[in-house]
Amino acid sequence: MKKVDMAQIAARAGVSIATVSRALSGSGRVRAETRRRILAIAEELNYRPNSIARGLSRRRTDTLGVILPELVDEFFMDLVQGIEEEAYRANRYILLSSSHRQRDFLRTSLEFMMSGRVDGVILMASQRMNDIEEIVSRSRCPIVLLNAGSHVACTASVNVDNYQGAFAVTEHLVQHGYRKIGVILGPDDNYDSAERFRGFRAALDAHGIPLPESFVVAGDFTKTSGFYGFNRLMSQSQRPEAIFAENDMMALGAYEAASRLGLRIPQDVAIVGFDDIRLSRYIRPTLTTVHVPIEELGRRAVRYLLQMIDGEADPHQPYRLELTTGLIIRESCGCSPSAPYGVV
Amino acid sequence: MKKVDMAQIAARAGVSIATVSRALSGSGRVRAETRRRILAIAEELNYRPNSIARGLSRRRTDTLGVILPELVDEFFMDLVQGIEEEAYRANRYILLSSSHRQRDFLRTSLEFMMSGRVDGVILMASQRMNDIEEIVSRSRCPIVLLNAGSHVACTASVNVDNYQGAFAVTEHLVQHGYRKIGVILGPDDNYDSAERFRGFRAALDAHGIPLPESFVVAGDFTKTSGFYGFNRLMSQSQRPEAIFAENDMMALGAYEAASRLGLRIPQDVAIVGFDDIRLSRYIRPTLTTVHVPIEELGRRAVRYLLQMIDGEADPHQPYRLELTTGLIIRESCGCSPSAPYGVV
DNA sequence: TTGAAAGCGCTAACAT
DNA sequence: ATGTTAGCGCTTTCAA
Repeated sequence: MKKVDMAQIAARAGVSIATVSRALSGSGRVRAETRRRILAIAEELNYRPNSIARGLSRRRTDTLGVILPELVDEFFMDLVQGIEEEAYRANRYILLSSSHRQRDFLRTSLEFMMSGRVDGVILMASQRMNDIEEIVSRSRCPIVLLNAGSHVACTASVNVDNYQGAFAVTEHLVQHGYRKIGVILGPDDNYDSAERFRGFRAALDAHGIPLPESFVVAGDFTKTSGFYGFNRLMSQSQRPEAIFAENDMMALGAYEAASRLGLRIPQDVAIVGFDDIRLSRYIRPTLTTVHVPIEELGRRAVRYLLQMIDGEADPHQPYRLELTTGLIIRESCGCSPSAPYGVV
Repeated sequence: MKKVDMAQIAARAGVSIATVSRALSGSGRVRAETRRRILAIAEELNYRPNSIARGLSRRRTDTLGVILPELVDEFFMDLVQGIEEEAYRANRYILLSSSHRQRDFLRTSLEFMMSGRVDGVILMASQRMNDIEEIVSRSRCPIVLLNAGSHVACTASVNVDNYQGAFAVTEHLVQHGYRKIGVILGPDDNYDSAERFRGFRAALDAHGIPLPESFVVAGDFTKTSGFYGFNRLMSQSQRPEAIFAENDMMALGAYEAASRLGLRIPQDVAIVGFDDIRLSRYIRPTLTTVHVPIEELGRRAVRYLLQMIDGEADPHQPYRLELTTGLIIRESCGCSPSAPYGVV
């Protein structure tokens, strides 16, 4: 459709392209009068600079790549929100892609972005990735990892303290007096999940509470798996009095299973989750969970990435940031509601 | 960080850059042996084509721009899902940006994208935009509008049939025997909202049911506004027996208000929504609403945009696609539950 | 203050 | 089958 380039402006203004470039970009000295004239013509012609060409020439795109396991999920949406906000403040744009939890898609996305489209990338790999080191080493631009495992030490990463959060919420359960506490795990190749379990177990240990094998059931962070996990937990002679679902979505599934079995929460069984997604406030009883500073996670990642891009931080120097989580006490653990109907 | 270009490969292979280009892109004839050699060297050097340069030269980026009012919302998440899927199938990438409901941000996003970064854009403007025509006319690439008003006829648009959906759900309420039906409106500058109201009103008219002014209260599609809207509706001597919230989020707010007032749904007051967001299945009683084919909306938009880009459709020729909505009967209207605890 | 010219990395005629 | 040569639209020395 329309296309106007500097050459046209230069022609009209009777100056060289170089002068137009200077006038438009504000850099370099141009006589005020000349600049005015150029600006006027540009306006009149509805000129829009071609940032692709600009990028080629400047060797930077002012764009940040973001790769997440998926997009359709409250957690990730909040993350993106934080990332976008911070990027916007720095006049950077975001090239977003979900890796669809599929490996080759991740590679495709990376290729796409790294092929000159971005100045740096924020990558959240959901699974444990053995080749993350290789990816980083072959990378053409700085990378910040999100929730990388602690074993990853090849680049920068921003993480949440899963261990501490799990410890806290478990301890809260213990303080309620529960001694029979079950857990529904996340995916077994997931780092967050592993850390949450570590925190859970540590809290039990700290209080000398045993964890029978039958109190540990598998899950994969989906609601469905929470549903079945709950059923498995409650279909044994020895039933837990409280359950730690390693994320809120699974807790939600557990709610439905409980409802179906006619079990009341928290009277018959207490349930707590992890993540503090919005839904956890809407369901009844409201869900006691661990707050994860999701947006902050995104913001921090952007901030550090920009430092690397701008040369203020060394991309080859590993860097690790751990954000603290916070216990959110609501009703499902057995506490009485602070506000009757949630926040409106 | 690393950077390898065709020239380096050419040098090593002892051929010209052009030959490298041909070998790498697969186009043009190159002796098998030569190609092998080039590919091997490229691999060895960990060569990655610079798609920015490529785009500059080919004058296309294989990237689609997507601008939405916001991202953190179930509706938009689903939309993005549909868009991404379809784009991926066509080997296109997505440059996503939320316009944050702020006008200047929309312009910024457009500028950014249009400056050579995308081949076309999908734009969802939430408010009525008077200058949409101007934006389209100044555009440097094809545009597909999402849920544009029917008054917009300057480019392609994909829409959902709000009128029909609102009509259907209202009629369902009428069939339940309700005659006193109230409505909580969406933002008054929103096209979807206006159409939904039109459908609502038409259904009442069709059945000779009056609509007192006091049964119409303002809202803005947020949960909070649903909460207050409900309160206003129910705080009058003449109370409606049923309420049509123009979207599910407001219905949710109404639920909370009802709960606070000690009113049972649907016994004391029936409530129906619009959108069929996931939450509408989770809340109790489950919400009767209108299903909007959100992902389909995204897919169609991509498909048509690609046609315009590929020259199969004329970007200057207005085109309008209307997707039908479907009534989702659940419990909040007074129907008995089909499945006791929702889908797991 | 302004212009000329050399790229940025790649593609695409046009030659050979 | 391969090389030469122009660009794509913009930035940036280096001269003038």
